Amino acid sequence: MSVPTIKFYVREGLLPAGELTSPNQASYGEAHVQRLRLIRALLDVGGLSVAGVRGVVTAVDDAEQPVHKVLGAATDPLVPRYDREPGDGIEEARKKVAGLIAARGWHADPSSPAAEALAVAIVALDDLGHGRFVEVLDTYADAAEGVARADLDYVARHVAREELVESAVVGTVLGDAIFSSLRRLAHMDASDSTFGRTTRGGGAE
Amino acid sequence: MSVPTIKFYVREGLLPAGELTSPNQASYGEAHVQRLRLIRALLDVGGLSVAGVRGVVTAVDDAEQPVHKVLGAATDPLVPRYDREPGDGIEEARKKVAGLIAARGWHADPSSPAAEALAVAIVALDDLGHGRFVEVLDTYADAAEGVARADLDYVARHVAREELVESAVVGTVLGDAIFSSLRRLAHMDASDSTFGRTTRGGGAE
DNA sequence: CCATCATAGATAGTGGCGCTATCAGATAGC
DNA sequence: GCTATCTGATAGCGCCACTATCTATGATGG
Repeated sequence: MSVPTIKFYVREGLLPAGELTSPNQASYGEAHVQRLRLIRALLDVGGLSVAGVRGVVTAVDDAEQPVHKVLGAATDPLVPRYDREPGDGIEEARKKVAGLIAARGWHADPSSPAAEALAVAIVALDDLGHGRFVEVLDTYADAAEGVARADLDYVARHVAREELVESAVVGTVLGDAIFSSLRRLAHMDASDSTFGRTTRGGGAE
Repeated sequence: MSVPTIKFYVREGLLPAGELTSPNQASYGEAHVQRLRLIRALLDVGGLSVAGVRGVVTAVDDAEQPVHKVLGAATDPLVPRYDREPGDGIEEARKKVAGLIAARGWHADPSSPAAEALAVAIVALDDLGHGRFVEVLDTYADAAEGVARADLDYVARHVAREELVESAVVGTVLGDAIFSSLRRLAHMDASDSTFGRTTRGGGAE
């Protein structure tokens, strides 16, 4: 982690400046190192842009607001934004999403970035000739509920209040990466038994 | 979708050139349009790079190989690549991953990109002070198994053999996006009930 | 005490990537 | 014919995540 890069992060508002002990000497503490790790995780593993990370850390630092609100502010930038022209089926997909949320009894905003991202994915699926895929949405939702429950459980057991927002961010981003990897591994297993069986102990390379 | 962009994709090897009916006239068919939709989905929703998409479509087009192998070749580029210096705990994480695969009885390659990505995520978690998070890995794996089963099921029911590879790619990428969105929605619900129903009567912790 | 060196801060530049603008040449359609 | 439009090829643009360079200041050490 080079010095100019760190200064770049400071300039970009991702990292607080070190405390100046003299005009050309600044001291950095453990908090700075921790913040750096968070930045790297969001950039590398989470795939966020610098602007996205700025949004996240701004919310994290601003943690005097009601928790519920800050959690949203911190995690909203984590989901990618799509610009959709209206009229290509997105309206319909949005309705489907709203219906799913209602059917599940979730207290979740149907106009949140996450819901919108889901609608966009459904449209893309439809465009690609996989409209029937929505049939398995319920299975996905079941799995998502299970995972979300485990996440909250972990937070309740291991996370102190003042770390809550940061943990939520980390868990959201890294949890996605983890689940995605596990799903891929499970696919390899399923695909192995369905299509490939046993060409020398591999999986689907 | 502008003409120069399409030509760019042709140059980059993402899209086959149209059939020349005369030196300055080429005809494009439904297959081209379909391929274009695939490219857009991979770039926009999947967040792949152009190079990544090239890897995918090369494998898709090359679908004369054994299915099992092509599936791997097509879906491997979907998982992001990380460069890790050895010695920062990645070895240990790799062992954990291998152990998990074994414990689950998965036929999956512990040196596959997906397994490596999982190891990297575990290291990142550890660096960020959430080493205990591995405790919930099993819950994640359960959910991943359920989703993977549903995926294979969908494929068996709705996907013809010649579309198999493309469907696998689409399903892998869009499935990730979908699950991620659903997980976020489920988080919102859980967080709402845990940290305060802000929308009606400000709870506040 | 003075030469050297490191650091802070600021400004400008670099390389990669996903397009996009421009150009000549060829031909379709009127 | 004449123009509009298409082709492929080349070069350029805009964004983004850094990185190199510069000056001023003070730490370091023989």
